[in-house]
Parts: sequence; structure tokens; C-alpha cells
Amino acid sequence: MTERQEDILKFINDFINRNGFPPSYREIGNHFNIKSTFGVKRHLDALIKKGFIQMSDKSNRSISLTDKSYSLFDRVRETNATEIPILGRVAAGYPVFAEENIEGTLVIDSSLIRGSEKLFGLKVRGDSMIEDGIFEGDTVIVKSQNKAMNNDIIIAMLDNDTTVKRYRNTNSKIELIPANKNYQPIPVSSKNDFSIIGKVVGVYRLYN
Amino acid sequence: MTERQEDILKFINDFINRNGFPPSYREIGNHFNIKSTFGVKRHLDALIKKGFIQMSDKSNRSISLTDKSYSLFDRVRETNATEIPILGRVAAGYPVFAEENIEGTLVIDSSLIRGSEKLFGLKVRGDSMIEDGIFEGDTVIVKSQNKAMNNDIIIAMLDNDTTVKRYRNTNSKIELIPANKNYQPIPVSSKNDFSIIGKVVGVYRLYN
DNA sequence: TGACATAGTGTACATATTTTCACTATATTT
DNA sequence: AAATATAGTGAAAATATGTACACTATGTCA
Repeated sequence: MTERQEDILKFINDFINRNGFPPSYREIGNHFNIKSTFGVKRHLDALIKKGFIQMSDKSNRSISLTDKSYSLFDRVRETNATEIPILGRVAAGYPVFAEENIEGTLVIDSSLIRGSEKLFGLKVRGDSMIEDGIFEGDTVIVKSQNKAMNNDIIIAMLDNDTTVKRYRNTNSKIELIPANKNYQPIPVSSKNDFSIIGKVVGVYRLYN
Repeated sequence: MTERQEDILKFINDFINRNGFPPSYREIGNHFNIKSTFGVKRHLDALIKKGFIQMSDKSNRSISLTDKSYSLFDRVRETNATEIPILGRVAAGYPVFAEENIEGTLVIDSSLIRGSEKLFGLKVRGDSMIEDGIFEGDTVIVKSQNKAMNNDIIIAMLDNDTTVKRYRNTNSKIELIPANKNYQPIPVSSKNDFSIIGKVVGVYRLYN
């Protein structure tokens, strides 16, 4: 299979997944800037000959993928989406991923997870980060880690309370910075019970 | 749904399962001994109206089942994740889902798609909606529709330019309201070329 | 170099498919 | 009895789709 043919096969697969029915020659041609339907036809004829697709005579839009090409894509598709848990609350001293905390799941693209990262979702309470576009009710996507860089948006546990803030560490003086001018930066001293739960890597919001 | 319509819906489902692509009007007619394609058409129109199937204009063999009918058949889709296209730009006069516009895909939970809704992603340009938590570079999830209710956040086409704004229609006077006090509401007059592309149903943001 | 496979254009044509219109028929409801 | 929803016919026009042919271009292989 040539690269061109593979691209076209992939496009057909995507098209069917997206629309529920296969593309016409012209739709394929438009996508690849092939101006003549005959140019498309020859690619499809090649794909048929090699056993990746099949078409029924005497009807239009009849391309369907064979098992041979499904096996080609299935591996990709399986690793394409990952479910991460949405946690209701994160309590101090308890493991973050404890089952009883899980309120639901969120589907994300697998490419967001690099290596062995642990991601989870968390519903945002309060309006302390609205100037960073994180609103009450939003779900933040959090990468589980216990360290942070300056200016990271983090999920922190401060005296038994979970909070979303920006992290700042200047001269070993740690502050949690809200993104809302009605709130003051929160200084963290050694008297506080403080730990970093994770770093916010994404935000997800749904309107009704 | 009448018994006849249910039989036809069932046949379409079977046909797709068997062939991988939907049947034509004549193929449906042959199976049920309906001699005129118009007779078939009216059944399909009824099924569309009742939300069991969807068809795209301007193309043949484009019947696909909605979630509503999937739940009827007790048939679960392979995963509960759905890929929606991320569109680079939406040009006036062109179909929104034209393949050449697709820049990538976004994985969302299938439950977000109700019935025959068409969703797509769109990258946000500009800062006119920051007070609503929609920032430059965010991807908005858009439900394709050409009408809107007051206060909906919409994707609109105004004089060949795509824009995200809140929709307001008071006494037939249409305005597009930014969520940024540095910008003024945009009045829409009959002199403008104006159309609604869709309604924003979600926001997705990734931090590096 | 010549033979060959891949890739694309443009036109014309044949066929498949959907849409539209006018008309009939049968139940059910008001 | 009249109105309404469902179901169907037959023919036509409009559109979408696939096929065929002659031609060009480019890279690879022997």
C-alpha cells in the first residue's frame, strides 16, 4: 500500500465514523485536491485489489472497509480515547484515586497522556480563578504530581481544604495566587498543612 | 412511530449492519414492495421528523441512525467516545462540514451528542469572550444549528467573518454581545450578511 | 535508456438516486 | 359527513455518482 493509498483509506475510515456512511468519489477528491474522479477511482481500485476495501457494483457510495483494514485501524482507535475518573473531592491523607471518590468519568484523547502520567478530573468550586477562565462548575483536568513550577495552576491541599490556584515560590516563600482581584494571595507557612495534589493541564466546560 | 415506520427503521439498521452503508430509496422500496420512491420518501421524512434517523442534503445514501434509534435496538456503539471534527475555518456559503476544513479531531463522551445533533470543534481567535471564560486558543464545542435563543453563545457568520458572541434579539433588533468590556456590542442590520452557524455547548482548553 | 508503476487532469457519458407533483385509497378522528 | 393522518402509484425532472478514454508527469528499476 502506498502512502497515498493509506491516507485515503484512513480518510474513508474517518468519514464513515463521522457520518455513518461512506464518501463519494468527489468528496474524497475534494479532500485530497484530486480534481478528477478518475484519479480517485484508480486509488480505490488499488485498495480493492489489495483487499482493504470493498464496493458493490450497481450502487453508489458503497465503499466499506474489510476486516484487513479494520485490524489496521483498531489498534489505533483503541488507544485513541482514554477514560479518566472525575473525583468528587480530594480528602487529606487519603489516596487521590480511592474508588469512593469517583463521581464519573471523562473521555479524553489518549495523546494527552504522556508516559505513565495519572490524570483525573475535578469539579471546580468557587470563583477564585475566573480571570484565568476557570469558572465554578468547570471540570479541570489534573495531572497527579506533588511538585510544581512557578506559575503553574495547581490543585493544592491546604489545611484539609482542596483549592485551585496559581503556584508561586519566591525565596522559599510559597504563595497561592488567585486569578480574581477580589481575593488576596494566600501565604503558605510551615504552620500550614500543605501539599500539592497535581497540576491543571486542561479545562472542560459544558453549557446546558 | 407507526408499525410501518418501525419496520423500515429496522430494515435500515439491518442493512447498515450487513453492508456497512445505508440503503437507497429503491432498495427500501423493493424490500417492502413499495413501487414509488415517493412512498418511501414520506416514511423517511416521518422518521427524520421523529428523530430516529438523519440524512444529509446534497448527497445520496446518507441515512444514518440517531442515538434515539440505537437505544431502541438495544445496540450500544463500540465505545462511548465519539470523535468530532475540529474545523479550521468556516467560510460563508460553504457547508460547515466540508472535509477540506477539518484540521483535526476531538474526542468527547458520546453522551454529549443527543439525537441527531451535529457537533464540531472550533479554535477561538481573539479575546472578545474572556469574561465568559472563553480565551484565545480555546476550542469551543459547537452544535450546528441556524437559530438561537437570547443569550446563547453562538458562532455567527457576519460579512464573511466568523465570530463567537452572545446572541441578543430584542424587538427584532439583533446584536452580538462580546464578553469583554473593551469591546462594544455589534448591531446586525439587514445590510449585513449574517447567519448563525451554531451554538456553543462546551469549551475545551489545554495548557502546555 | 526504456519499461513500468504511481499519480493526476479534463471531458463526456451512463447510471443511480432523490425530489416534486398530481392523484388514489383507507382508516381514524371530530 | 368532513377533516386528517397514513400509505401508495406513476411519471418527470433535477442532481449525485460512477465509468471510460486520451493525455501528461514523475520517480524507480533493470
